[in-house]
Amino acid sequence: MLTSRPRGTNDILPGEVGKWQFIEETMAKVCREYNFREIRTPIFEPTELFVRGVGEDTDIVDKEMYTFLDRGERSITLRPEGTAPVVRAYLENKLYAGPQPVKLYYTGPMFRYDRPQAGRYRQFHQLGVEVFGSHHPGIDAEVMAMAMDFYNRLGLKNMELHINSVGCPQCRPQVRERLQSYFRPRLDELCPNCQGRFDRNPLRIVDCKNSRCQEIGQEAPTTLDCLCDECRQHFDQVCHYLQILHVPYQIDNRLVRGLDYYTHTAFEIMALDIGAQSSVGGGGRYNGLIEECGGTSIPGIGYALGIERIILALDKQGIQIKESPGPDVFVALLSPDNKPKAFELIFKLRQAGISADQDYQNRSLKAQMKYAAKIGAGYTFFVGGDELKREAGILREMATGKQEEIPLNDVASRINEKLG
RNA sequence: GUGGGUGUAGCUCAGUCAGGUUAGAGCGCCAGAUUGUGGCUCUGGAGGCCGUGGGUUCGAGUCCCAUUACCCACCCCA
Repeated sequence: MLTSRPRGTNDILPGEVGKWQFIEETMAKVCREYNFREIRTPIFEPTELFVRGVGEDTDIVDKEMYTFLDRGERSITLRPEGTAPVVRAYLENKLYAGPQPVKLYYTGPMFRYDRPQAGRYRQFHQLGVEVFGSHHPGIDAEVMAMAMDFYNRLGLKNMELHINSVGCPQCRPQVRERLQSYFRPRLDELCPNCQGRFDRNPLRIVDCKNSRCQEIGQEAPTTLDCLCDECRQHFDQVCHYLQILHVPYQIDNRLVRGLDYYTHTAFEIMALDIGAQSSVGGGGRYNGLIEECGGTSIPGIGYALGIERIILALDKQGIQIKESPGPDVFVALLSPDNKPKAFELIFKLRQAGISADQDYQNRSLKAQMKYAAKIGAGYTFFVGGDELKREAGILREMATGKQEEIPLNDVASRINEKLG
């Protein structure tokens, strides 16, 4: 069908694009204040980057990637997330050779072949930040604080920050062992999904939404119970810094993220009122990822938020974003003969920085006025009649209906004056 | 990948249960309501293979089957 878009994609129309611009501009501003710099990476990458970076056992790699062979027989994947490409760019361009840490942000479309539903699309848009090169728990707190700050600036309320620590390569084996010995006696009672997780990633069982699994997992040991001293200390410090910044948070020891690369801090930000897909952002520390991608042992932390979900939350909470206004002035003709004169004038107005438009449908004067009102013109300028003989025209302020005669040569400066 | 719901004018929806002349409304769009002017009001107009394909029937928007798209949920995540 030529007239229907691919499943799970959206057209962002002029009427709603203001929201996107507001979100993107707010993000750019916040990022500048927190000293993050923008990076732009390709929309597609070698498939291998995501398989290695995101992890083979994740749903993303397992069943959600848009992968194809290009004409050179290379396996290419439309990026399903932003971290791995940024890590790749950091390494490829040797950003590690400059001053550390490197604080980056990005925005753009991501692609996952998933069944669409409220807040979930096959092409969706993320804003994300990454920090490379610091172990400092203050950075973890800063990233979370920045995320919450961002939501606040958009005017969003009731956002919940959930945090957890998923351990490190030191304590993970222990967590794994303790979880397995906890679940082993009741293994056959778990859902089929979790039975598979038992060997691969028992952590995920605790996070299962199945009510039976939740019940069985009630008393399961948590990662927080088994953290090594270093992880424990890091987590405590992160909490400490969040308190200093007065960022409210909840410790959620069942929070496990679906991407394999997380170590230590994991967090998620939820909007309570946007439906089943309530997570509007999430992230964590990934101290092993850069090495996994072929670099040296450099720590990293990042998070990403979904723009579509933010818009859902904005809409749900009734937050109005001002739409872009209509033209400053609409030039109306008293007679079609005046067209050349109007044409000339309009282009002059535009050169003077005034947004101006006119009729292209040969409408009657009355219809031109209706049109001017509908597109939200601030002023209408009438060209024609006796005034034109005097090289002048009438300027009408649409809101008040006040009119005055102005020489054609003064129109631009007069409107600029009025617009302030 | 699984389940539920919905497809009738540009939009929101009646009409579907009890099949029967030219398929309706509101909003929007366009045009008029005598002299060179919008928002209100009034009048008129354009616009619909009733998602698509099959079937039942003398006759299908309406009943049956299939298919497809969208919505919502599971899963997972942004």
